[in-house]
Amino acid sequence: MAFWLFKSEPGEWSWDMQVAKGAAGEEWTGVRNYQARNFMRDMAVGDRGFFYHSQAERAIVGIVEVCKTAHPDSSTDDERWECVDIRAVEPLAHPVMLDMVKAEPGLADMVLVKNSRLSVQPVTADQWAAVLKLAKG
DNA sequence: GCCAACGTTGGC
DNA sequence: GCCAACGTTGGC
Repeated sequence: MAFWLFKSEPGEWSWDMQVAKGAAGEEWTGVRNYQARNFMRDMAVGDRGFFYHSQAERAIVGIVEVCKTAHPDSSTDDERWECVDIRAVEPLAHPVMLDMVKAEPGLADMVLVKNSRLSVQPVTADQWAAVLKLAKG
């Protein structure tokens, strides 16, 4: 099983909206970046991901699960763009702020830190565990 | 609100 | 195929 991170502006698509979709999940539409799309093509059902709120909030707030592999993005007719479906699994006990991630030496290589503009990114197993540790508060 | 980083586009 | 111009994202 692989780990990922999905970034969203809470004003566009928030964790609460994701939770409201329940176990059926929802398409992660709107990605218009080849790197991000390619990562979604690599995803398998059951892969886990962090749900990150960008902009004003800048925090990892929850855990999601891939529930459908990559398929055409229904928000566009442009067949270049694909997306997976994800469903909310559980919120983090304590949101992990970007500041905390940056302050953690073991997380210095996280894509979130190194390439802040990439909206769908891989997370290593070590990084996954380190973030969960921070989330315990 | 500003600006750095980065991706994309299009002229050559 | 290169690269300048431009648009977008997201942290600050």
